[in-house]
Amino acid sequence: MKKEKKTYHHGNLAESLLNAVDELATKFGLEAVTLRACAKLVGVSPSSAFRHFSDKRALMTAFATKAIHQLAHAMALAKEQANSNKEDAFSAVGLAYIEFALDKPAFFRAMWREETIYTNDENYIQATNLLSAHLQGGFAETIEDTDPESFSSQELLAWSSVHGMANLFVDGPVGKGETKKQKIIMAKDMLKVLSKAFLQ
Amino acid sequence: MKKEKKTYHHGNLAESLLNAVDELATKFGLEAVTLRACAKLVGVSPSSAFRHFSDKRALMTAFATKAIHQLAHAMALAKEQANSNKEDAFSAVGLAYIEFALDKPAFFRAMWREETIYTNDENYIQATNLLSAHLQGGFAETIEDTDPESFSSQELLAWSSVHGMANLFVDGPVGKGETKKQKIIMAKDMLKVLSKAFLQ
DNA sequence: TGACAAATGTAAACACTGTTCACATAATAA
DNA sequence: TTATTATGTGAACAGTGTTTACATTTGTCA
Repeated sequence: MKKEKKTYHHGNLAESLLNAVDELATKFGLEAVTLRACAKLVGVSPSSAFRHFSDKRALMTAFATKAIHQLAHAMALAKEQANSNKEDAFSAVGLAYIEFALDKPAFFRAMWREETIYTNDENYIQATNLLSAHLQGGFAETIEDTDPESFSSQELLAWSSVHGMANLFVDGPVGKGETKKQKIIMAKDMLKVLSKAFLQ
Repeated sequence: MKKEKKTYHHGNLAESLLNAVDELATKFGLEAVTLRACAKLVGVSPSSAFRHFSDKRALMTAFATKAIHQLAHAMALAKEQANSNKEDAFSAVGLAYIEFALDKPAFFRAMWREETIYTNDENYIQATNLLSAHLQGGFAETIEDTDPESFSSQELLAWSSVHGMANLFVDGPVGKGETKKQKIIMAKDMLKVLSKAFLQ
């Protein structure tokens, strides 16, 4: 889709660098993502990255922001699908959250690294706000939401449990030997129990 | 100035290095923990570390293992205290989990870094097993535990929610502007809702 | 005791890393 | 056109983990 003539100016280096982060992270893990490796992958000198990102941290922040948007999108899709199938939207959204972590562990890790990204970056904060809005959107049918601005105890429990299981799968000792299918079943079972807390 | 009795051999360098990791992590964050800085803090050459740890990763694994034991200890203490006060052991253990993350965020982060530690290290695995045993111990009075080996859906929900909230506090957007006291209240409220799911 | 092997610490190198800076080149505005 | 701005480069710098040959201490056994 894009022309690949090697000009002195790359054209859209910022986005290409983000794609390089994507590729390296999925292939070799977050820890293997290095500024120089990204530059090499794009076919550009290492120092050129600094024309578009003030820092490596800024680059990782942009990547994290992108990842959050992807997750939010996956959740929105899951909710839509559940609604049209007249299924439980809450469980569908929660499951999408966990499934994203299973499918793209490096992306999921990148999103939540206070020490590696600028968590007070404007775009990043905006993305997390969008994400929590999607979460509340998924909960809306199940949980009575009085205040759309802050999280209720129920909503906090829902987010925590889903976020927690995702983390336990990705970076914890839970479900270590098991297949993805089995982990999905574990998630579904947990969500089922969770629903009980909301029904009364 | 007087001569410090610097012996050529340090004595217990391995443990001293772990203490250095501790100090640097709490003072400047996990990302600031560097092998050379640890060596300098102990007053020893960088290469000496490799006589006791094969890797930086091995050092961080030992640190993570130590941190997990600390967390397990805090949970055991909380349970004991709750029992002698005839209070809810489950909530106490869960709260201890979250409070540990709030008090020692760098330690909590270090425990769950698949890419930075050797998660199949024997001692590390043993520590996580101990931790999950303590979790189940805390749940025992509240949750009907049929199989002590594997986790039931209820137990998984309990661990996930507590682990999730801890992570959302430490590395996520939740409770960002709030004090520790407020966060503890949020945790207690969540645990209260959670109990409902178990009382049926 | 003395000799010698095993542990443990060191200095110097190595290939990496992020980052800066003076400079080169291209795109745009005048 | 020319001047200005944006973007990419190459060479350097300090800092990183790690290895290597060597130095020092400790422990063992004659």
